[in-house]
Amino acid sequence: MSKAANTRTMILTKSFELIYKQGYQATSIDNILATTQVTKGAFFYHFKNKDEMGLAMINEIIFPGMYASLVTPLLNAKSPINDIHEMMRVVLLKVPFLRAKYGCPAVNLIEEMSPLNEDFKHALLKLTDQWQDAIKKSVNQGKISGEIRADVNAEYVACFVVAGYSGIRNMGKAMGSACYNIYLQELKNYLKQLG
Amino acid sequence: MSKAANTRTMILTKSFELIYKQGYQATSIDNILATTQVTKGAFFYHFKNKDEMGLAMINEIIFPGMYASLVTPLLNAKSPINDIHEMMRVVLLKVPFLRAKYGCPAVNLIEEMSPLNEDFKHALLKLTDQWQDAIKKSVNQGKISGEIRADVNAEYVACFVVAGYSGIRNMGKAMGSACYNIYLQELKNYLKQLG
DNA sequence: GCTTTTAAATACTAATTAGTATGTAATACA
DNA sequence: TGTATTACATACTAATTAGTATTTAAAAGC
Repeated sequence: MSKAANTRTMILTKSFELIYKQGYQATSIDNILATTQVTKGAFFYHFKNKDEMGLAMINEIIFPGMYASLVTPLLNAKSPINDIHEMMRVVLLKVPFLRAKYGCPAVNLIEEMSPLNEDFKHALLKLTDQWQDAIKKSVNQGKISGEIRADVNAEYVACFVVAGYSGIRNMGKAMGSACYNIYLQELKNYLKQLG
Repeated sequence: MSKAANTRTMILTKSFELIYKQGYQATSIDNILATTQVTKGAFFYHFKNKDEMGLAMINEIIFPGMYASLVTPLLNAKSPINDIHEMMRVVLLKVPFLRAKYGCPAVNLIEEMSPLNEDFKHALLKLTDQWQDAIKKSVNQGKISGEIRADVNAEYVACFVVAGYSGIRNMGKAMGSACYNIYLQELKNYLKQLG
């Protein structure tokens, strides 16, 4: 990677860390410059303004990072009940750069920024859509294999699971990671009921 | 109500509306003053600073408003499966001052402010705690009446329901209220499985 | 090797921010 | 009726904000 590309990536990854912990609006450009040791000239050479950096961060850091944890594990799913639950367990308890007290970076940004920035909203919706789609396909696969009842609405299940994740991430911010295990238990009960 | 108490209440209710729509940090004191027609002197006479106003808004506007919709309907619950579902239906589809695109004011504030302000976090946790407690009591009541299986963990159910609400409110911000009906359908499936 | 383009450093600006200092009506109370 | 106290109004300040203008160094292309 060239030196220029390096500073660009560095700005994005450090900005991600700060924004993940503090929120987008609470993270000032000066704050980013102080922690990256990058000068203002360099920052505005690589990004037209703060929002353009934020959008790049969503597309280049958050999207691929979350996609790998949320969508990829479902792509060759064999048993939706186990696979969806296991995907959720890993995301909540195992992914190292996610911390209960800071929630989920994608969920946080939807909450904070979707009323304020249409571009952010659409970029984050893309992730949600693809995750829901992967869950839906997994459930439909389960209907074919017979693990899932034929009358189950795969799209509804996907919506419910995504909403549940988003919600438990929010709860975890105020109550800590203890609620994650509770959620996983009840998610299992919900999923079992689909069979 | 005295004139002074009137301006105080007016500041809180208008601040609530602005903060509900824009978020806490995106709502400046000047923004509040402009929409209330209250002067800066009046504002800082009633509140030591912005955060003290925010805390008063949580305790005096958000808490009682949400309590009436979330907790009160469950206090004399007869059938948890129906009552919890109906409570959720009313909250999502009927409460007039809540709009899908703005989410839930309590959920929004937990998301935005719980990492930044301990007082906000605790004030909002109080609401969550009491809501979970009401759900738990309702489920335990159902276990006595026989509507709910004896092996169901009421606390887990409460956690799962609260997380689901929080999550679907977040989804609704980006996707609109269509997902509310889907969520309600799947919530019903989850609740039925408890019996 | 010279020139052009890329990448970045420095110094500035205009707007907005929360909050203060001070002054003045209105109200309560003695 | 005089006097506190309450409830505001106005004008200011210091810090922070995103963003710009200008200069300079590094690299690439010829």
